[in-house]
Amino acid sequence: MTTATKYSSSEIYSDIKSKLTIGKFLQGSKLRAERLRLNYNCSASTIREVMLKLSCEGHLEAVEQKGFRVPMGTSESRTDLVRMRVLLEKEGLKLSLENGKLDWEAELAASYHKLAHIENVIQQSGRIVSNMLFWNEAEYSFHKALISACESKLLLETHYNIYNRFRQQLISDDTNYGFDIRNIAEHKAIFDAAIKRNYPLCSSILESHIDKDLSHRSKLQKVAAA
Amino acid sequence: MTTATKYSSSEIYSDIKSKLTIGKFLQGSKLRAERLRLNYNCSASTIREVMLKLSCEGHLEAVEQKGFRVPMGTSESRTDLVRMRVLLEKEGLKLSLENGKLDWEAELAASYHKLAHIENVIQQSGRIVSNMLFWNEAEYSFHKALISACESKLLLETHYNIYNRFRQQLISDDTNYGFDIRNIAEHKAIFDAAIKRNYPLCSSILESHIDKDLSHRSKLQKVAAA
DNA sequence: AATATTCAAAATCTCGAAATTTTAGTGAAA
DNA sequence: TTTCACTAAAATTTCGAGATTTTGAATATT
Repeated sequence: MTTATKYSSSEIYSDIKSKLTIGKFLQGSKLRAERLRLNYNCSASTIREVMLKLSCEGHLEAVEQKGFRVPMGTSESRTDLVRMRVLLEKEGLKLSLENGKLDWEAELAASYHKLAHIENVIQQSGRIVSNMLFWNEAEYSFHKALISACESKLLLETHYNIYNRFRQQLISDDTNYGFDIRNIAEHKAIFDAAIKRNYPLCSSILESHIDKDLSHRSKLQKVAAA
Repeated sequence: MTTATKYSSSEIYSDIKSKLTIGKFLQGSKLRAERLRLNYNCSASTIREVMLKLSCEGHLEAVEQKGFRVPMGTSESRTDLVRMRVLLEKEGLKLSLENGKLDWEAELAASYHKLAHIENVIQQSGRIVSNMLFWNEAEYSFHKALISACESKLLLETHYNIYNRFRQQLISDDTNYGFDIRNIAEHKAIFDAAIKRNYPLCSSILESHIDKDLSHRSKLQKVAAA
């Protein structure tokens, strides 16, 4: 028996967005408003409002009179997201290395510590799926911390959006949900270089770190095509 | 007597957005849904949908249960918009100079030609306000053309959003609606350098061109404060 | 005079149903 | 067998009203 729990507009938004970013909806699939309305026990307008917001942010594709779909990821769209993340994170890093004070270093250290801990747990236990949400949150926090002293609200907002779209497009069970054993060493190298304020080194590791999922993917595709 | 014309959702969206970007709504003022509903002869939901989209894009500020306002521009938010435009346009320009073929040059030449024509008309006639919409469109087309061969849909989409928010924040009657006599020479210099594929020169002029409104503004503020 | 409180008017948000459009399935014609 | 037209079902979008919350002015209190 299902209890008729009531969800608010923002709760529904967060829930669907999180399901999108961890790959619970298949790319290209349609999100039926009526189904969701019953699921969340709300009106059609509320669901519509949520879907419009998600499509405005690029998490869904809206076609007038034809509803909402999860965008079909292409090799081009993934490359695009990677390049955009690299552009924003490099710029944010450069500015943070210039402007960041002790508070910034402390925030970075804190987020690195959490991320390293979770990655260690995943490596030891092999339980990726059950730690997905924690890892997702921790990885974002770390990358955000790197750029958080850039003193640009706009850069941070744009990065938040692009980072989440990156996850949605690139992360799936094919890619082990974005978790890679090499991440552990890379995150440490990025953290160390950032603390040393070594921009050339830090940005170079950062770039190949973000790029990695892409090259991994195209390798997979070549294998599949062969 | 008023004829009860019917407007579609997307028409209303475009109309309000255009009014925002050319400064027809005062910064900090509230957009009353009921008033707009009567104006556009539609339902409350339709207006709400439009306002939600505009707030998602950063053209309006939404506070739950308290409606929608035109964001109050601050010196920080303007600096932020300028820096973001510079980042995106420099990157787009660099990529376009690398990738752009003859078609790109032709598109750039076409948009430059239109822009130069309109700016000439404005300079001759002094009629800025009546040419606002044309100039607005032409200036965007030119700046878009500069970066249009970057081969990044995401960069172009983000730039479109930031450019419009830049207009909304920086353009008002104080700043002569963004029109400056120096623009004519600057646009020509940017165009010439782009055709010569001279990135260092072109990006440097481009940066000071975008920055100009800001320094002009802070000069105005200093005068006002004195 | 300044601060609180009350209450009605106005505005926002949510709802469920009506209107419109798309989708899918059936059958007729080429 | 394929193509086209028609129709019924399903989905999306728009609507207007009702419920909830905010606002602001008038009154009361310190």
